[in-house]
Amino acid sequence: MARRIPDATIRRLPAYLRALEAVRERRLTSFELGRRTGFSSEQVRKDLAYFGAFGTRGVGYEVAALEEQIRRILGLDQGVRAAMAGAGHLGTALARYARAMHKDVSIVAIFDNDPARIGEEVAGLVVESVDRLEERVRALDVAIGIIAVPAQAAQAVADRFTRAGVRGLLNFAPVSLVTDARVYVQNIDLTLELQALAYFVRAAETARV
Amino acid sequence: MARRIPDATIRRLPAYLRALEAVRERRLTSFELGRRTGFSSEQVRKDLAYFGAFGTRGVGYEVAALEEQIRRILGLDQGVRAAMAGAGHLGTALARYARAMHKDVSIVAIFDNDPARIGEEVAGLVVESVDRLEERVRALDVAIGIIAVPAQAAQAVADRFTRAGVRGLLNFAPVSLVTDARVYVQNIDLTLELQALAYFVRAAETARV
DNA sequence: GGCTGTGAAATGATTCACAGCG
DNA sequence: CGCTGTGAATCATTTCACAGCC
Repeated sequence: MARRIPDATIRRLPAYLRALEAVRERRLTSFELGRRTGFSSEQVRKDLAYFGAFGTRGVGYEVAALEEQIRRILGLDQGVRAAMAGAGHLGTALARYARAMHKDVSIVAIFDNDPARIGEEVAGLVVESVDRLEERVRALDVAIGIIAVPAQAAQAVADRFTRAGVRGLLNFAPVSLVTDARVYVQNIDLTLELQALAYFVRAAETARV
Repeated sequence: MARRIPDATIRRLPAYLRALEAVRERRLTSFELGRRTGFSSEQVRKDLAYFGAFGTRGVGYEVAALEEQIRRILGLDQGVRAAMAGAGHLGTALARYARAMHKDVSIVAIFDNDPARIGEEVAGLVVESVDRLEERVRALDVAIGIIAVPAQAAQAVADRFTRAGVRGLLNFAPVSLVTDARVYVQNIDLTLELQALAYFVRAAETARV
């Protein structure tokens, strides 16, 4: 243990966390956690062992302690703040959903450039003008920017977020953003996923024959 | 070449495709394609070499030929058909967006269970009752189901899609679906992404100090 | 000369297999 | 006995380095 935690492990931790939240029992085994998340039990054990999580041999893991541990590793116990750019269908859906789901990462502001939308309420937040993005992001100490604006506006919004000092961007716009290396960018792109899926679907079909 | 194409390569192909569509020149180098997609030039060359794409040494790749080649590999030249479950904000945003972006994968139907939405038009499609999902999916020969319904409804919708014979599912609901092994499932989960991002953002911060 | 194609090396992630402990 | 923790083995992916061709 005490080694550097692999990225692949980090990406699985949120899934473990969600599965744990749904568990009613006080303890569970790596096998059970694997079943609920779709990973193998060895994978689960190895992941948890990275941060010295101590299960009990012959018994399993304490659900509550494990949850807290994962929250701490991910930094969710610190209260991470995010802001949404775009109050159209996508931004609205994402904002509502994120606010309903959990308070670990909280959306604290939402911006749009359409005067008709500014001032409206979305998911308990008042839509603000994108012109005030930098100012508000700084004031609210936002760490993560979520981009849910049309493709042609995405780069400009990314620049604003970057200038305002966010450390990470979650980009739903179908463009590859150019950013400062210090900003961690995660892209989520429906089109690219659909196209890759098209391949795997066909590959499965031909392999089966 | 002629080896099995790695999954990691397949996942990069759609990004190459999009970058190529934006290129005005007749040819481009692996270096340039890498710059536009964020991958290294060796990576690009290795990926393209898997399917025997022949660039010209000293010159580069023919844009049009490469595009066609990638489309064929991904199976996009066959016309892949998808259906959307959920006509709320998320389903509406995704449907509009996918229909606007490209005809390689086409969304041919959209379903909802809310009587108020059934019959309305979204992205040029009439919203149909989810009760008719199986029937319509079969009739339209849909290969991929997209799930944009609330978490509690997602599994039931996945079951319907599976029964109707889709080969792949793109799931935006925050649950891990249980499915037949023959159905390829790709999850896109805002919450999990945000939580992983929270870690990387903090990790970058502490590493920098 | 410049850029592709590709073996070989390095790195990273997963799976195996089993020792160790409650 | 059952289940965790972990080295060792395997497998996958990326990076290096350079020969080969236009």
